Amino acid sequence: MPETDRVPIPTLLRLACYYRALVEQEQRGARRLSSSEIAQLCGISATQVRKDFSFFGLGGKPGVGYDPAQLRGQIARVLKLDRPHQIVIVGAGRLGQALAAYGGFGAYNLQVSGVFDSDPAKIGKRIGGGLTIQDVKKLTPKTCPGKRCIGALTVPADQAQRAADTLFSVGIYRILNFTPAPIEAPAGAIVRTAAFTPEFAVLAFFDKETHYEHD
Amino acid sequence: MPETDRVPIPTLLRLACYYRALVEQEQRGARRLSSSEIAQLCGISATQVRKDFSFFGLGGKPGVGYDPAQLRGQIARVLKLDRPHQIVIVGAGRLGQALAAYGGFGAYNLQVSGVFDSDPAKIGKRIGGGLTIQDVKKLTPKTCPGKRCIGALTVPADQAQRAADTLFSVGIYRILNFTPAPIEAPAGAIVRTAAFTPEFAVLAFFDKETHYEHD
DNA sequence: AGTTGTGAAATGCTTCACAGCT
DNA sequence: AGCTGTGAAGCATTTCACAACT
Ligand SMILES: NC(=O)c1ccc[n+]([C@@H]2O[C@H](COP(=O)([O-])OP(=O)(O)OC[C@H]3O[C@@H](n4cnc5c(N)ncnc54)[C@H](O)[C@@H]3O)[C@@H](O)[C@H]2O)c1
Ligand SMILES: NC(=O)c1ccc[n+]([C@@H]2O[C@H](COP(=O)([O-])OP(=O)(O)OC[C@H]3O[C@@H](n4cnc5c(N)ncnc54)[C@H](O)[C@@H]3O)[C@@H](O)[C@H]2O)c1
Repeated sequence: MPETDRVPIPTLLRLACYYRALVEQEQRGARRLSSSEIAQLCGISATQVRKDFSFFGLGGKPGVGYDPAQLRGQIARVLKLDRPHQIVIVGAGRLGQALAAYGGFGAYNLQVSGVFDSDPAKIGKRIGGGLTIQDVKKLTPKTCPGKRCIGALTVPADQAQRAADTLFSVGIYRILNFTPAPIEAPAGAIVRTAAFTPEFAVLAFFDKETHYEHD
Repeated sequence: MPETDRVPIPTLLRLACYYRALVEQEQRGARRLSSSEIAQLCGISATQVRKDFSFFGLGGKPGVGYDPAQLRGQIARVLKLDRPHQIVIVGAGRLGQALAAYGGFGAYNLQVSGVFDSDPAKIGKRIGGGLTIQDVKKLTPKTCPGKRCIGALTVPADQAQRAADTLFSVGIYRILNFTPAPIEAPAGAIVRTAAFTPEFAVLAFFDKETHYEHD
């Protein structure tokens, strides 16, 4: 197994995509899949697929292909999806609630286990997904005892660092940051960004009308 | 100006980040900013900031720094945020409605102009942000006449291609795909992916407990 | 003195080409 | 024959180092 911090992030992202495609194909009863079929299902080149597998020593049979169930299991072990992870959402606003109600996490062994907010008007309310919004002050080391928690930051940008610090202080060292604010993290913690407004800006850039009449 | 398809996407994403930081600093009355201050605000290295600017010929004053207002204007022109873009949401579910209600697009000259769904029970309902859900069948070339529309795909994965095709057929050639399904696009169209479940999977990978007891 | 702007080096990632297995 | 697995090449992006400017 390669050193965990020498692994290309793009490879991990694609592995998650293969995983999903394999779950789907397995359900459809597929028994064999070639790298180019997997590639097609994820919109990626077949070489790339094989390189990714090769990186972790995931094997198929030359001349034949891959066994979907087995490969899925191998990828799950690589991505640590063979064990459950809990998602703790901080910020029960529109985005936080959409996440909490999302039904697609189960297939990845991910489960939203708690939703926290600071607004007294929201605390105690039941939301989609069946959870009840809890006071962010009740976020303590006991929230995630011996479990594998991942924080989801869906607070306003100016609260992002504070909310992140709460998560760190409680032993949650993996955070997906949906706010546009950058997060300072202690050594050993890992914060990834999932801001999508910049993605819209990229699409704005590709506007075909190169000229625009200024006032 | 460099060829529009020779531009590094990471540069565009960072440009959007600088843009946001500049808007904020401008509001706080900042008159001068150095590349290292901008870097800090976005969690990026100062060299990277200057390289990005240099790519588009955006200039500051050596020994002094950058004028926030002027720089913001320049970045806006590069990203085409000097003109308004309309966001058309297809799929008025949890995520689509969260997007529709999001108040942060205005600063980028982006505006959600329509929300479409196929569910008769949803059509006609007023949602957060003030818009009314429309029948996806009413999505025609007139939806976006001479305007600059960007599609946001927030339908279930198995409807993604169909919904995308509808957008293409109506002249919307820029799409942000929030589903896990890959999209086949006609030449000239540009589809970007904003799936965040893979991001959670990346964080799962960085689980510190390397051993896990299997049953 | 302090900060920008940029070639050149280093690193990271993807694609190619093909040897090797079944 | 067909498909996998992987070094080597190629391309993209980041970082370095420093000259140039104010
Ligand atoms: N909604 C979107 O589509 C969208 C799009 C892009 C980015 N974002 C980003 O995602 C974040 C959340 O967006 P949203 O639209 O859900 O906002 P929102 O205002 O609907 O929700 C924010 C929630 O955080 C809670 N909160 C505030 N301070 C808190 C604290 N210190 N601790 C715990 N909870 C706190 C608020 O009570 C509120 O319920 C924002 O940073 C926004 O920039 C959202
Ligand atoms: N909610 C999340 O947090 C989340 C997280 C990760 C990925 N996603 C992805 O985002 C997408 C939307 O997720 P969601 O949670 O909002 O789902 P949702 O089920 O709440 O909403 C989907 C909406 O699309 C509508 N729809 C279905 N077919 C349509 C069609 N052909 N044309 C127009 N509208 C149609 C449905 O009526 C529904 O309102 C899914 O693909 C999901 O995988 C969502």
